[in-house]
Amino acid sequence: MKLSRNMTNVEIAELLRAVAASYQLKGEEKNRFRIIAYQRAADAIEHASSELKDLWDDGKLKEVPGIGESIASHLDELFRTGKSKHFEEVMKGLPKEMFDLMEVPGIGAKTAYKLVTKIGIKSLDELEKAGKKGKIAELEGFGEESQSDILRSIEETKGRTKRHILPYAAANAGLVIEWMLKSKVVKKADPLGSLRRQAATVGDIDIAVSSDNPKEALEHFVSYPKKTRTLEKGDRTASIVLPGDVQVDCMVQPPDSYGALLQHFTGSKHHNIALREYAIKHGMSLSEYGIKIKGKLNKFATEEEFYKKLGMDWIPPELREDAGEIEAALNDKLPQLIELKDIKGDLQIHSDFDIETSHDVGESSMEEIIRKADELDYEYIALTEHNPSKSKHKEAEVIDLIKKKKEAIDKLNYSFVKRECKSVQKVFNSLEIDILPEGGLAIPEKALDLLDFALISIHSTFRLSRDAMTKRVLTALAYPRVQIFAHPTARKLNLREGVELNWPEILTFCKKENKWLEVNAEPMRLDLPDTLVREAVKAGVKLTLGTDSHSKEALNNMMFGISVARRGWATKDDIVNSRSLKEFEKMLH
DNA sequence: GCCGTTTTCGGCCCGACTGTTTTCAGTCG
Repeated sequence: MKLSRNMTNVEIAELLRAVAASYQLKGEEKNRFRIIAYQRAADAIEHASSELKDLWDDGKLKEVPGIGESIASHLDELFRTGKSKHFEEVMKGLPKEMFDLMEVPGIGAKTAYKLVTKIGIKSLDELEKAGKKGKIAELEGFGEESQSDILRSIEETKGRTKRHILPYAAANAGLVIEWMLKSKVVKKADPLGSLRRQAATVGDIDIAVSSDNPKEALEHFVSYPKKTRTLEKGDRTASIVLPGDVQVDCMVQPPDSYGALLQHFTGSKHHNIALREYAIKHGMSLSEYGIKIKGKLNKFATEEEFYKKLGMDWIPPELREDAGEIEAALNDKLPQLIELKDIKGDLQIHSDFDIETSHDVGESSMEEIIRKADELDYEYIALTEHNPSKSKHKEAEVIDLIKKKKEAIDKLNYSFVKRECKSVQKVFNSLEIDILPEGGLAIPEKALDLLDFALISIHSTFRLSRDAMTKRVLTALAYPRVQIFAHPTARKLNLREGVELNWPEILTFCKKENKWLEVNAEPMRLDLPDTLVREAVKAGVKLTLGTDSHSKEALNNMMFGISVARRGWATKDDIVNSRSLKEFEKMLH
């Protein structure tokens, strides 16, 4: 691993894990908790909402939970000089190849160390070759089984698909749950883990099952017709793999302790750790079986009873990230989270109305979209096609095209909407306008007056320094008719990182100037990300939900935007388009 | 090494599964 001044969060997390592994190999008892501390810091850095380097710039390193005096000072040295005496010292003498091997599931620090030092493995390729020649099995403490496990893990690592987007995981989980409920011994089945917490991406799919006959329930589970193979099967849990390398884990408990099971495997890991630390201080010990008090196990059929026993309100799964939810639950201060039924309109939709844009156009007509919105009981929608292409048109042509669209919408509002809709009362004329690299807009300023309000977003020049990018966005946001900053980080899940922005500055500006940030519900975007939604909510900045639909069916994606908003602690009050048409229009002016 | 509703010292989550072991170590979630 090459240390440098410009290491990303992912790289730094990797570095700290390598340091933790090094401490682990030194095997000194006093290092036990130091190892955990480094691993916790690595986790926290990986999940941080800003780049660590930026936090360091602002002197905020120690605000990351898990980074204290010591790690902060080492990171400070790293960011100043590109080196770290301490980290390098700790890892000294250990073969750097071992850290590559640790990427293979099932290979931890000790196994990796043995493989490198005892048979001289230098890379994953060599490990694979050694395994195929049977060399791993000959090693003390290894055998045929562990050798073939390693080989299979390498194979899977190679073709590893990244984390699954939420709808994909939800659909797969739905099918497995349907299958489980066909068994007579299965009373209930629910999703667990990051899926139940509605995270933007899901790794493995976890399923909870309530049954008095765990053995038979698991037999039924591993006989799921679509599985490609069984990874493991014990008395209480089993794992299978589905086509596309989707791993599904199943956990079974009898109905009287199903609540504890749900709680335990919903996580997150950090939530559970914090919850157990709290429990210990109050003489209780938590596990997936229940709550032990003075050695006696109390069982819980529901999660509500489980949390009640701890003296707190039931915490919605979306909030379980150890981000203040436990304290809130203890003090009756949990937020009343936004729900899908609160939404009164969709604020980003692309129709097939042709205004000669250079970006992608929608598939459905304005009428089709309005009908769909009416089915969803919306009171209003905004049609937000991309701006006409700048390079192919003169300014006057752009204005003409936008005028044409305005006329079409006016006409729909006067006739179609009044005549055909039971709930939709208004279609807003809007656009999703590119922010040019220098902060200007891709349409002439005069054209803005034709719009009810405008969305702006970044579709090019994603790599700018944080300061330049922040200035770019603030310049564009300052136009009076510009109301919403759409998919603000421009990330694409599994494809593209978000842009770098000075968030405190953006939030301060939005709050002061009454600009809104979009929570884009398109499953590949989910942007703002949940952690930044939380920051926005804290700062009192208003948010909008939009599906970014390019077809009428995509209007159904609103539920995923709701998940993100809920994970960011957003209430009805924070979401502008939970307002009735009348109130919404008031907020526009 | 981190951190504060018992604390600035003295704690630090809990258990399943697997493989190679005859009682446990390593890894994972």
